[in-house]
Amino acid sequence: MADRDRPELGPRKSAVLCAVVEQYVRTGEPVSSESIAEHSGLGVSSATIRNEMAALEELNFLTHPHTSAGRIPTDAGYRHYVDSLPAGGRLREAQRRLIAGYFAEAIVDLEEVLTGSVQLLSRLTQYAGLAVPPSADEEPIVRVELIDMGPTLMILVVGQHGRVDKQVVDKPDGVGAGDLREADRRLRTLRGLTYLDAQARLLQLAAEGGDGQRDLLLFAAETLRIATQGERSAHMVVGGVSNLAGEAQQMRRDTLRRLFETLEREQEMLGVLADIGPSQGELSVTIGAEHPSTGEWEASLITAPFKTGQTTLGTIGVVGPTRMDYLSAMASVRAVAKRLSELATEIDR
Amino acid sequence: MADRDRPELGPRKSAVLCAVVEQYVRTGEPVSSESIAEHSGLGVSSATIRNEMAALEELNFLTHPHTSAGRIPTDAGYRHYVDSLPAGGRLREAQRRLIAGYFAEAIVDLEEVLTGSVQLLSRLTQYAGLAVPPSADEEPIVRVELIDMGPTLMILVVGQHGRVDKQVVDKPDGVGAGDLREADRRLRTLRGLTYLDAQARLLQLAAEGGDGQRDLLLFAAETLRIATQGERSAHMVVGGVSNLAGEAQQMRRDTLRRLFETLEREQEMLGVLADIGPSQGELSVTIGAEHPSTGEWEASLITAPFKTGQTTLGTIGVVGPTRMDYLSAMASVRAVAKRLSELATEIDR
DNA sequence: CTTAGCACTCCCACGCGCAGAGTGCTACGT
DNA sequence: ACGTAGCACTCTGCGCGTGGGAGTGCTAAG
Repeated sequence: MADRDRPELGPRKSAVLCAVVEQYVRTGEPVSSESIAEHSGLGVSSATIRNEMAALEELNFLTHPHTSAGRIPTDAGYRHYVDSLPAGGRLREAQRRLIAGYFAEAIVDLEEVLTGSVQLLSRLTQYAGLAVPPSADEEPIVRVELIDMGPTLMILVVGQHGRVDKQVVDKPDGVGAGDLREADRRLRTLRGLTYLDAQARLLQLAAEGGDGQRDLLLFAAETLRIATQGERSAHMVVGGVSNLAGEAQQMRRDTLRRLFETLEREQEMLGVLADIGPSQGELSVTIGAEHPSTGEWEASLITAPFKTGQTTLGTIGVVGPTRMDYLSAMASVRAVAKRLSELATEIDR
Repeated sequence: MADRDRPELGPRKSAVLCAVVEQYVRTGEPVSSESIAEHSGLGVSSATIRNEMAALEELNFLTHPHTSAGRIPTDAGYRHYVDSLPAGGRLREAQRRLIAGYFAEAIVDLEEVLTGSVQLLSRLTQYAGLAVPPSADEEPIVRVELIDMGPTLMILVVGQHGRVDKQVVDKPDGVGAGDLREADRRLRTLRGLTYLDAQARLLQLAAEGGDGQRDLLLFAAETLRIATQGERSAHMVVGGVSNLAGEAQQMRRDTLRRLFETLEREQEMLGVLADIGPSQGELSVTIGAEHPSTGEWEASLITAPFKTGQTTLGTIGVVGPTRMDYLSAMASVRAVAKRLSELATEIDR
């Protein structure tokens, strides 16, 4: 990892940096050498802290707004802080109970669980929660249904994990009830195939099939294609954005607007998450300018995958200002992702 | 209507008021008597305008922030302005083309149309768009499907207008494949009934049915109940909220937060829309303190129903700051609602 | 009823000085 | 070599007063 490349800070520098981050996150005000000297148990004077701070500034972990103000962390400062955090952050009892309470209810529909989890996360952290639902690619199909709605036709695909994709199309000319029944029969043979496999199979069937059949099967293939890639592949879940709008979060107005804009452009947001997702293991933290988008929002992203066993299903996490309570937010995301994984494994059986 | 109760303003007062509103909306700055005298074609001096303004202030249509500042409209001022607007606001050619372009694509899925329309509205107006999809109550059911997903069971309901409701439940003990087939057969008899009627019918069937049947039918009834009322009855569609976050809209930070909060609490938002919806006819405009919620946000709401023939399907509209370009926003909402109604009528055949 | 004129009020931008906070540096002690 | 006390320095933020300017309200004349 990148943090191993850097010259390792001495333990005291590190302690000072962490103290600055923590205090700044708590108060939102630049922090002075004196307050660190007092409140943070290193038995040294403010002058020493000042020296350390100057060094940390030289190393690009801190800045000042102006000469005679306290220090605030840079993105790199936050990064060091995050990397030096103990792996298992504590949750407060109230939070623990919130999570336990939420997952105690029997929930079976993945989509529903995700919206709930996102809300849970946004409540826990006071930032915005977000989730990327599983891709349909590898989900086995339980049923494909062709529904005659008069002038139009609905194609309905039900996946093993509870996803339902639908598409409404104009009924092709010259398609009779017989064609529908026949197509329906063939579509039933897709059961058990994954969305991807089913797509390939459909194209093959369509090539073989008669005229009336071909269009219908192609429509179904199209439905699967839309479900697996592009536009409506899977709706991202976002919640608690109002948390970010508040005064306290002190996000700048136009960065806030840009963040919201991106959140509304699902594809773009998915792209960002894809960029930062495949990091090492459990938890991925992206701070400010570490990614162009988060840099533009002056925000940070904490995400974690949720999985059944070894296979990753999706991603869940939070967005907040770079001045974020990383410790607690990371603990929350980690905890929710863990419970979510357990739940998913259980549903999957 | 309320505006008929008030002493009718003279035509010149009205003109002055409207000029003030228009200029304030455009510039965002308090407007002076002089600028009105100059730019608004009434051939009178600023002194006269001042007198009129004083009178308008007395009547509560205007205020000033302080003694020597220009005037800004009160909510009542905006109200008068809106009420005196010509019924058919003009759209700019570019807007007209945007709308035409959007509706030119053949779209058949109502849900999809609504998200598209909401985005369209938010682009047209630069405010946030929102839509309430049709209630399922009166929608005829096309199909009810019981899908065996192993340990769980999915109940799927498809409505005539393309809505799909699903619920996943744990499979009750002792339900065999035979029970499922039998229940499935009975559920097919619901075809053509509305969601509401089907619910009643199901309860009746459940009462008659055998043990294995009862649970399944009750689950289906529950799915219908959830679809028609309460929590997930129908997901409100919201789009373009980032438009409101921008500097230009000059919405206060904490009112913005409150607005977002309400938008996130779907039920509450639906309540607000229900309160203001049933106004007279085409377009409903709610300005600031005219409704407690809009008052709290210092925002205005412009909504219009969309319908097939006589029956109202749902509502579509925009939210923006009270300092809103009502003329153009109203024209946009009206136009989109109209096209939407045409489209819905056409889909409905 | 309109309007020119004018006094008045209030905001706002500016300059000023000052207290306070916080730093950087230097010199001293261990 | 490292920590620390002390001190000068710098910069912000605030209060204050001041002047310009914008815009009003009023009055008196047409």
